[in-house]
Amino acid sequence: MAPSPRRKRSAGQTPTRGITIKHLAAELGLSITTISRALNGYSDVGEATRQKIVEAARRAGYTPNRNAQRLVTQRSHTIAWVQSEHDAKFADPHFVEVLAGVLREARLSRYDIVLSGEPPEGQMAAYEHYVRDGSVDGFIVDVPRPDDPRVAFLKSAGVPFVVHGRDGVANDFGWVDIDNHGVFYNLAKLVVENGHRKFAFINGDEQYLYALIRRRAVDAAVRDLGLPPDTVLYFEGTHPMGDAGYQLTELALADPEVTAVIYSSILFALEGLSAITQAGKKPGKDMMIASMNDQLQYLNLSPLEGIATLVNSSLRAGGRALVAEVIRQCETGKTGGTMIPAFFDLADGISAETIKDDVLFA
Amino acid sequence: MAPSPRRKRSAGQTPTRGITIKHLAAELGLSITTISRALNGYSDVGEATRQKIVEAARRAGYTPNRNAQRLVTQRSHTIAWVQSEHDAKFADPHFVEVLAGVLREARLSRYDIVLSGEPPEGQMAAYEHYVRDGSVDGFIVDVPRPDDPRVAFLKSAGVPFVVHGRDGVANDFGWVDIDNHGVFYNLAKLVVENGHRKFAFINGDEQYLYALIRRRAVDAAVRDLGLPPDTVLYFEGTHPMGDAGYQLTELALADPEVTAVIYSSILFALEGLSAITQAGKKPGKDMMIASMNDQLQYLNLSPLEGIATLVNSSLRAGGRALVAEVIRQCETGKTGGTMIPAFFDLADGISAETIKDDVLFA
DNA sequence: GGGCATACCCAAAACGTTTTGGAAAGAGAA
DNA sequence: TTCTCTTTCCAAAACGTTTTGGGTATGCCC
Repeated sequence: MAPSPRRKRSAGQTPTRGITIKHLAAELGLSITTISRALNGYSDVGEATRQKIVEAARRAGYTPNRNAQRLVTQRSHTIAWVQSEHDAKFADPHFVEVLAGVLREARLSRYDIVLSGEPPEGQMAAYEHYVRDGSVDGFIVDVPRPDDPRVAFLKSAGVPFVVHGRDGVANDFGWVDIDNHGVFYNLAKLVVENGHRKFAFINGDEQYLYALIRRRAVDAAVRDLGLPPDTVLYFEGTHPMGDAGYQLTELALADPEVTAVIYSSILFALEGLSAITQAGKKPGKDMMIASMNDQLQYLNLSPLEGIATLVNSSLRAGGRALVAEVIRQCETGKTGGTMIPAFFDLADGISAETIKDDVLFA
Repeated sequence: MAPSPRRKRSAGQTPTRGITIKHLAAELGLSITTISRALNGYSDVGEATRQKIVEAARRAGYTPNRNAQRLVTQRSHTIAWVQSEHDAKFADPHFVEVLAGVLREARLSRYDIVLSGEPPEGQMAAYEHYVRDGSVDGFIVDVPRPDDPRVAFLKSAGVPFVVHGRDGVANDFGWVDIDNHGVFYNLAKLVVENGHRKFAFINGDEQYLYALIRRRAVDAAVRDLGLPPDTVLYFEGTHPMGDAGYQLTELALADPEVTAVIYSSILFALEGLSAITQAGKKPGKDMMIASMNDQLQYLNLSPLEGIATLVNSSLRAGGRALVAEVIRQCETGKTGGTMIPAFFDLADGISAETIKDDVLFA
């Protein structure tokens, strides 16, 4: 153990102490109780005094010390979002899109977001620490895996949290999600109903729940339609950036019987488009294309226009719903789920008679 | 004013009070002073008792209440990064790259980052609020404009902050930057020295300082080399995503005398490459290409390999340096600047005799 | 034995709020 | 007058730490 001084190494700079509620009270000849209650909108302070107080506070530029408030109210008005510190994570436009929504909603609700990146082995410790040191009111958990330990821990800790994506079975916690099963079940059905007997499904990383659910949905559709399991060729793209979309499409096209591709991400689809063209096929004619579209900003979708069937859903709206839900838990104690809608946008020449509207648009 | 209740609407959930230093003191029959000092590594507590205390704390899962610490120490160990809430901002891979570095360094230094997005009109208010309510120790300010009001405010407030990018003149505050002037001055010189008499410069948004400096640098180089001002055609791409790189390159190629293009961002360069090819020119042969390369993750640079001169610099390292600097200010009171190195990587056939090594690699 | 370090420990103050449990004054009602 | 409500205010406690300014042994030296 390092030889520790009796007096700790002094910090280099004296924190500038601002104006406190005490100063205000002294200036106005009132008690700090009255100042506090006036500023917090209680009814037991006369209208005239309230005016005076509010005015004086404004003039003095008084802002209640947040740390004192946090200590006494046991509320931080802060929510934590612990990321896995992996290159892939931050470079992923899907993440950034959620982030934009999260920050937007947090600002509107006057909550702070503390964002942190932790390597896999440090993640659980980070959660535990945040829970115990009282610095945050709740958590956002994204892209959960099956039996995610973060969910288990937060549940047992009894602290507010919301998960972006549901667990398959019981969801006795807050969640925000799209109908992954419904969307991909119907996408597969759509492909088959439009005459395709062999198609590829380029999925995301199946160690994550959303991808697993999508795969099961496609499986189920094929089964329900009475087709053999080898109707669909599965591919797994671990990261939407890079050239996975191109490479996997090339692989899929190696099977001459394949006449359609379903993409789990619009980024895959955009790359796949070049692969299809490169292979000498006409996208949308020789090869049906269908893809999830998370409405990522600044993406040029015109190459897919009319020739790909897209399922549009706003990841940004998901981000907003995430913080709305966790705040709701903090303030009302009730936990709930939010379903983000998804809208089918059929390509030219694609028919969808047997798919009901309420499925297409939810 | 809303009719306020005598008693405020009760929050729905009772905060779970954890184990405190008092419990520990009671359990061990020691004073809270001793517990505190033992855990904080002071020398005036006996080794035997320290062992007991540390062990008991571990067993009980005790973590000091962060809010109490913040109140009493007047330090939050938190730094704020206020973003302009603009779609373009979050979708920009450059931002994400810096973010990755920021979060990494924050984790290693055990600081929290609170990230927030504010619309232009709310920005200054956000800074003021954070300064006054004591919830953060310092600030990160990125992509400053000339005479940035955020810098002026933070300077006058006397609070630690670091700017990503320097002001042209006096830099009496913490900063992290690359040698924008040096890099682009030498890039222009390189182009001219390799025989080009007319070239295009596709810059970033010149309302920002970094782009302004780059423009001035190219200007200065051309002037110093005794060439007429119309030697260089200036273009401004306001956002690196989308197709600005393509469009602007097309515009540049409209002038048949142009034989080289300098890009302010690798994203422009990648797009410009297609435009050049599309125009029937051979990139690297008929058209010299030079570009800043911020080493964005998951970008396929192979199309540029050998045919483009790149200036490599790590934005991620910049992010790390940002939080390192602001923490240094918080803890030592000293402010300083950090220069992030940039390395020239010459394309095949490009010579750089007159450009000295110490310029190329700093 | 007295004086003096040194090693170990602690009570109390402080940080800046919110909340609790009233008190004082005035207005009506009896 | 006296009693009971309102209205308006306040003193003090509490939140959970860190820090200040000591105190009490113990050992050593003379």
